[in-house]
Amino acid sequence: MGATKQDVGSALARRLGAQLELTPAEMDALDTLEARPRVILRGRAIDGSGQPGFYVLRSGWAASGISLADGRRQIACIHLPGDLLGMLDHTRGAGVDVLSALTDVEVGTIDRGALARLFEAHPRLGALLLLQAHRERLSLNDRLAAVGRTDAKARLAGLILDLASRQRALDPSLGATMPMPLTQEEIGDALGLTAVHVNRMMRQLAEAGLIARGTGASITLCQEDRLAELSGFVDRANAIETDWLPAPRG
Amino acid sequence: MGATKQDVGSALARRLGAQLELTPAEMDALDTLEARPRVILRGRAIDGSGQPGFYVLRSGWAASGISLADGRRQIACIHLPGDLLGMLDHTRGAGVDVLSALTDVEVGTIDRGALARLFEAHPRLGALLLLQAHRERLSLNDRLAAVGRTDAKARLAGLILDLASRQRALDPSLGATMPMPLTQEEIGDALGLTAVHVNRMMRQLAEAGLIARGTGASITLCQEDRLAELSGFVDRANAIETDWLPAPRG
DNA sequence: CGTCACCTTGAATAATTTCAATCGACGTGG
DNA sequence: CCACGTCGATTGAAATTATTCAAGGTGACG
Repeated sequence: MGATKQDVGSALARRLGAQLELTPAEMDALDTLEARPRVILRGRAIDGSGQPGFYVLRSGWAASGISLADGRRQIACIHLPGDLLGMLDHTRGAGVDVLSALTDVEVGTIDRGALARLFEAHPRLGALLLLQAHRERLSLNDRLAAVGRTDAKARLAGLILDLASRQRALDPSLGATMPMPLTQEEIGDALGLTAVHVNRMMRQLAEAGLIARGTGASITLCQEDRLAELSGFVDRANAIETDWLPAPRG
Repeated sequence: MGATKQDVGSALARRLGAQLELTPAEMDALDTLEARPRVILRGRAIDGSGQPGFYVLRSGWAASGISLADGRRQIACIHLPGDLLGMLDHTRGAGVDVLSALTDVEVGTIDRGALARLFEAHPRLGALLLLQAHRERLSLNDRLAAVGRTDAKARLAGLILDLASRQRALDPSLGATMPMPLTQEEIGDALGLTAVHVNRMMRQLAEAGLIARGTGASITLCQEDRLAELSGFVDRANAIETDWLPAPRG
């Protein structure tokens, strides 16, 4: 699960461009935003600098979340390429949000100040970043509802469907089998479960024929409809309300 | 617990102004943003129109969250005056986020388009809204960590401290006793617990002398330090990173 | 004075964690 | 090459935690 080849262009531009037709000037602005790509090995922290920073995930998977006093942690969000990272540390000082690499990852850095210039020069992109932020909030809402109100099996099924949907959005050629690089402990950290219990639920899903576990870090969704029914999963990958945005520039 | 008198000026301007010195032009822009105040009675939905809308909570408490297929719900966020509501429906279409009035509330409406003009005319306010959004994301992270990784008593203690901290930020004169208009069922919906269990935990906290339950919809925090220790609560009401923001206009 | 919403309590049940082992794969140094 | 240590997956049994089910109880309000 190393960093894959995505070395050209801006991952952020690709992400935003998938939702909205960007003007050439907007694309240029996003391209120059993303600088100094850096590779971080699996399991390492992204940005241990102590200073808040903005990053764009260019390849690989990352997790953001909180570490508790007793050493346990809660993963709030599993990030795939194109996600903007590090924003939380800008709301309350560094260290609030713990970013770690779930696979080997490549991140681009966004200079302090460059983002401010983006807001000034391209109001529409600023508003789009706001939308993007609230979209992450929405997916946190979904996660919270799953953790607070559904049992372990449903949570696991929901996570699998969520990751499947998001990976397919990035790579439409994906079929029923897809990468699943998380350890069971990491899955537990995301779902508020122990690794032991994740293991049991995974076995149950496999025994029921809903999923099949590949040998490598992969998984196959055998009966998506039943997974969806089990988890109450609703795919959010549909229309976005963009008609309130400012007019583009350039 | 009716709507209190806060009929002058913009609740949003007050909120943002508490974090940052606003220029007169910025304050004007925020003032004109907030229009058509409307009162909604306790228990009612805010915005059942089916159309996404932006609202500013001017007085009272509101909840945002998700309703599950089986009729249960998960409250994701408890909103106090000054909060911006309705943004989530702009990411994925109406109905994604369920807003309801926890007390009688007064909300102001923000016109579609007015927000776009704000981004164009005042990039700094746009960026500040982005910060605000990520701050809500942070508090969702905290909530998720509580629901996923701590037991019922700790969750309850944490919620009490959170609401205390946020109410004090709005009204510095508040002491140990403060409004607590939520029913135990609503508290359960926020914490991922049943009302029955909330009741038991509340009794335990009261019997241990950590809190005292007032007769009205109020609560007294008797031993905040022990509540904090119990819940691992970290108060996020400190410095905000604003030095990356664009320069103000006006 | 009845009704409704909310709070309270107990007992039985179910879900999840904790504790304790074991196993396989994999890389490392001897 | 092989022993060794580590990490992750796996499984069982006991202990906890929270839910469910079932009854009251209380206060506000028409």
